[in-house]
Amino acid sequence: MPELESVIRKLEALDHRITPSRVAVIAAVLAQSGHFSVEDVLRQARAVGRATVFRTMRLLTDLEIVCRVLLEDGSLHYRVSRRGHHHHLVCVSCGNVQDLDECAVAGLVRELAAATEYEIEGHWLEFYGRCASCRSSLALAAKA
Amino acid sequence: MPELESVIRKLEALDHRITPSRVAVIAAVLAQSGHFSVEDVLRQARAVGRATVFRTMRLLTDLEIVCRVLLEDGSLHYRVSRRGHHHHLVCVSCGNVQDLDECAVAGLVRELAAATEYEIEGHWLEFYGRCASCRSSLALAAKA
DNA sequence: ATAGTTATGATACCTGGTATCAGTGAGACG
DNA sequence: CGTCTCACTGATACCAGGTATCATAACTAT
Repeated sequence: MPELESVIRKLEALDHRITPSRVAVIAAVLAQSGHFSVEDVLRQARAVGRATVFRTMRLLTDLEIVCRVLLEDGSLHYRVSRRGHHHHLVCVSCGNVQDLDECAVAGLVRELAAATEYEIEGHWLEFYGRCASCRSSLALAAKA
Repeated sequence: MPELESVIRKLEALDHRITPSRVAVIAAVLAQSGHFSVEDVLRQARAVGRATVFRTMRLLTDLEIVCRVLLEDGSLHYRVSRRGHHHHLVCVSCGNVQDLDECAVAGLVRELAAATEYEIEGHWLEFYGRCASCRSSLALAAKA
């Protein structure tokens, strides 16, 4: 989990100004556990203007400090990120997110490019399921 | 491309009422080429209430008459659908969509389930790239 | 200290989507 | 053909995510 300090140093290194608003938003983001919506950040950084929160979220996304998590219904959430390109496995019951380190479709992308004459630049891939603990509590509930 | 008539028969068969509003929305949807936003449908079916348009879009999605297309920025569009489960390859330049018939991650899903103890229920997969014709016009523009 | 640029935040707006709820009309049944 | 009922409608208000505008504030290099 990155520290506030290290994120700030990263911004400085890229010639972004360190302002109280930005620090507040970053602190709010780092305080989240799991994935969260912009609304969560807005609530936790009430003093900061709406537009600034969105601007900072975009900045953090561009710097790969957070990544976007696509939920099953198409809504976007965010998540503090530790890696470069990766995918997610989201538990639809408890919301827990498992990071999948390797990009599983790199080979596929090459095949597709050859088959379609597209130059493939990116992709979205997210998996949804039910984690082991949610499955067992479901089984218990069914028995009762 | 399904015809208005056949969509209506499909609704009837599933005990949904055929109303002028629904017919108007379905006609507007079938008139779209490529992928489109709900806004496009709202514009083309102005007489129909906003809520009804959304309700009908959900109905059509549930019946797999349209499918959702996830754009690179996370926004959802719709597209008249001819198949069951499939994925898309979207040209980021002209917006053209190529349907990918086979689900490329079915094998992956099995591997993942074994590795993570999740019961995997679904996934999102979309590819983005540049189609052959957009690539060649880009090359021409660069030369000029 | 100050200049120059970047960031802010209030506000208004856009898009997608849902909740509510009184009113209407499709279509089944007689 | 009438009528009953339930599914459907649409106005409205709301929520969430996100952008545009623009006058004002403030960071930081000099």
